[in-house]
Amino acid sequence: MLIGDVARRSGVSARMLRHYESLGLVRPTGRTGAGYREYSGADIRRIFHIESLRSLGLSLREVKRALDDPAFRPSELVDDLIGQTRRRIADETELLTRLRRIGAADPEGWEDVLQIVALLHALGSDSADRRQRAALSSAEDVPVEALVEAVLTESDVSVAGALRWALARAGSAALPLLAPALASSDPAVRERAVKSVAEIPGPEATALLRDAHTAPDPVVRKHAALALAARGVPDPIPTLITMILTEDSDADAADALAALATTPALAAQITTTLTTHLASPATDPRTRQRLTQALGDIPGDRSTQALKSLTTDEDRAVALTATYLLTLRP
Amino acid sequence: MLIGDVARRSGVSARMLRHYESLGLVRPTGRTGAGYREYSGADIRRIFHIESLRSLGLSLREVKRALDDPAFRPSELVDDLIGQTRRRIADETELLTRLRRIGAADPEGWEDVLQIVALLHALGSDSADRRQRAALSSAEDVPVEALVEAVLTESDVSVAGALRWALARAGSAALPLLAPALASSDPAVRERAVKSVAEIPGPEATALLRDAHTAPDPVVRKHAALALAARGVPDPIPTLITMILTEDSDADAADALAALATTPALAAQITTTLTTHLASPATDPRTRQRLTQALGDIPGDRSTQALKSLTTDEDRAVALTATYLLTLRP
DNA sequence: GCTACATTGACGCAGCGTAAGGGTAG
DNA sequence: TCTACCCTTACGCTGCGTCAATGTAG
Repeated sequence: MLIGDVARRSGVSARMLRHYESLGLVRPTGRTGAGYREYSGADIRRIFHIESLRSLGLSLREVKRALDDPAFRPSELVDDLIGQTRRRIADETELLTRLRRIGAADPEGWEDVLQIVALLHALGSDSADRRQRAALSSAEDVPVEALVEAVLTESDVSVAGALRWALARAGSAALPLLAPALASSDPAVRERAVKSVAEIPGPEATALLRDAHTAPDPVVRKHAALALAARGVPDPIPTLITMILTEDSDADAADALAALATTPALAAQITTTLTTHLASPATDPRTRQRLTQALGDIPGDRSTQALKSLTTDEDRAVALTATYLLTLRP
Repeated sequence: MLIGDVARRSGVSARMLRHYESLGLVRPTGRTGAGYREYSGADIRRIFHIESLRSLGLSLREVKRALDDPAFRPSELVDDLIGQTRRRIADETELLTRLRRIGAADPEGWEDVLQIVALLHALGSDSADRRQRAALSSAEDVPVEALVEAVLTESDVSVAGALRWALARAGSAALPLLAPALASSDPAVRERAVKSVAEIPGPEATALLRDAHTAPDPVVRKHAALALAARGVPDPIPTLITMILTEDSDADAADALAALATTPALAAQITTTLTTHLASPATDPRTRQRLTQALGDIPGDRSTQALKSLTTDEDRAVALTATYLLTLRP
């Protein structure tokens, strides 16, 4: 069979058949008197073999090595190819998400594209400094998806703060992306998620925080409680008091309770709970100290009365603290 | 800034910076007395822009076009890039599954690999003929995953038959792969799946058919019922009778009932049900004909008696059929 | 004069397409 | 003679690395 026939049959161009020959991959069995290449059945089969291996991603050089060495073990090479292919897919997938984010930002001109690319790049940078600057300048140019991804993986506290600030400015659009992260299997991600939600203003964020406040993770509950209290939602009062009892961010919890206590009814409720715990014999001295401190932040006659009776407390430290706190009262 | 500094700062090699210049992409603002390239801040920014666009997958030529044309609309190009990337991912993913299948077959040498590749290729061919031959010769060389995929997408009836045959020879290994296809969103896939399971021997296949027999898709139930009956499982008797009532593959259903009725107890049960439907005034004449035909296939005195009483049926056609069927009885 | 840079020019890599300039079979 | 093949040789594409031969700044 002449080269043209072979090309048509095999789908390999005549050019490539000659190229294969120059590489020593297929040598046609014979030549006609005029010097035309003549391919035998075995040659054709060889060509199909080459094409098969090429279709698996082997280079011509690798094909040659593989076919020439009869003792070649294919399995490890196949494993290798699988690994390479996986890596390429991962790379391409990452490129795709970048492209989609750029597309989602609907850039006006190349300026926009370049800026977004630069910011996305900087957000993924190894340098905390660079990430920080990117976060601070990312406000409206970077799609929220990218910000969310960044904020959920950022371990540097100040960069994370900047990212949360940027995210907060983007508004409630980030909430649907943050919601699933609240239930992430990684506790650090859960915490980053709830801290991000906490900084986003608006009723949607508040609603999501209410959900978070019922989460199984105590860290998530804690942050949700603090944020809800800051928004004037009274639900997390028990959580906040527990935080004081367990000495877990008790100062923040006391502040949050104080913020809620600007509403007189809530102040009364909080005071009652605190005094109940103070009166309980199960409460240890240091905890009673913290409860007294918290009581000091609660306005109203009720808490003033409570402090007054604490001035004669058996525990000298508690009594002194109560006395001092009363001097700060109007 | 000289070229070496720029290279270190930007991560672009000096070689490439010169190459960019030769392509007209970046022209350093000036030259020193000795002819050294001097890059300005604007040049550096330009280089970063180039790298940004390149990171999105643009070729140098495309980068040049994009940056040179100030009226360039990026959005469609981004869409284009997204499309290209998706296609590459799809191609790579397909390659990956092929490689994994080859790896799963754990080939001894290149011969094995080549054969599997050839068969996989032929199974994906456009020519039904080629697919047919591949299916027939695929018996043990092709991994079941590939056969399952092929059988679930094959629309040519004879190729599909060959593939089911090949799959049946592979045994129950295909069942875990066929099971999810029974609940596919594509009704054609569901039917192909149940027909494939039907041809696989063994108790595992039977168990899966029992599941299929409770599926919401009536087509799936039908095929499962026929296959179960052929395996001597009596559960699908009601389904089979419904098939006769609704004229849905009623001949096959009658055959299946006849197969079950070799067990006397089942024969009695089937006869009772059939005669009940025959006696019902809600049953239309053509359906009574089919029921009578089905009754003829059921052995035993009970059905003989039923046929005898049908010989005096008000419906002449039914009476004649019953009379004729009785002549075939021993 | 040594060192660390810079310059231009060119080759090579992989995997082909394409074309030039010629011969050959029917 | 025309057409449809075949032959070899060679250039071009992309995105670089690398080497050579030479100059220069300190």
